[in-house]
Amino acid sequence: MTKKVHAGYVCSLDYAFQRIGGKYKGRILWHLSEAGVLRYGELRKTVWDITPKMLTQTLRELETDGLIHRKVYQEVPPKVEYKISEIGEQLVPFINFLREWGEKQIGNGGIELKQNV
Amino acid sequence: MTKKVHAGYVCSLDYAFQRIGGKYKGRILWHLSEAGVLRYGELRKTVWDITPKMLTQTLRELETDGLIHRKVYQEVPPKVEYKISEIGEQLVPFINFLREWGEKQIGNGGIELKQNV
DNA sequence: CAGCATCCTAGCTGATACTG
DNA sequence: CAGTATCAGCTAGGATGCTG
Repeated sequence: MTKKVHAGYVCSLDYAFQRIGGKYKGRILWHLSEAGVLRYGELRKTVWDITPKMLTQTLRELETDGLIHRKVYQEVPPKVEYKISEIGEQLVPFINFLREWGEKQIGNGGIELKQNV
Repeated sequence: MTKKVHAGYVCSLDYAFQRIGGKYKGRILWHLSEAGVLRYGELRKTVWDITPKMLTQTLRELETDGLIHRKVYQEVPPKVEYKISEIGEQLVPFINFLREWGEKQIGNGGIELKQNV
């Protein structure tokens, strides 16, 4: 059997959603695409409501799926940089589309946000 | 306070993902956009792995969020038709892009599907 | 600084049976 | 035909504390 990171997709749409559908994946990809490169701590501040555990977990999944690159600097104190991959970059226009679509819906429906990010 | 269908979005991207991020939402929207109009039973066959409970629940959410329209015919036996709304239609290009993107990734990674839908 | 290890819970999802 | 109702499991996600 070939490599299966997540199992049980039923179609390519299923597959795609499992890749970017996590609670923070979209936001992380978007921030990385905006900033170019971000360190772990910077991501933690940017995605302000994420816990270290979830950040690590989400970054690992994105890395495994080939959507981001992780670069470790062997120094003390530790330094790790994240940046979006080419494959991940392909998703950016659509993430932006979704953001704009969301903004429009929020405007129309009068929905309140906890905080803008 | 204004109407809040789902609570606790942190940004518009968050908001958007909660609207289309359900396990079957993307597929349902896509099938509706392809077919134009589908009855409950037709959707059940098309989204072959969904249970009646999940189908109803998902359709209600999509309806509440204004992504689809539900039309009940007052007759026996019952007949209910679903079709995508204008707002939902705006998401179709995005969904199609995701499908194609997913297909490409599956091709590259040699990932197996349970069944094509 | 950039994480891992544990424990824990909510809610999403599923299986099955029943109904107007 | 188009759903409800009920029960139950799983896992995504959260809280907290510790470490190289």
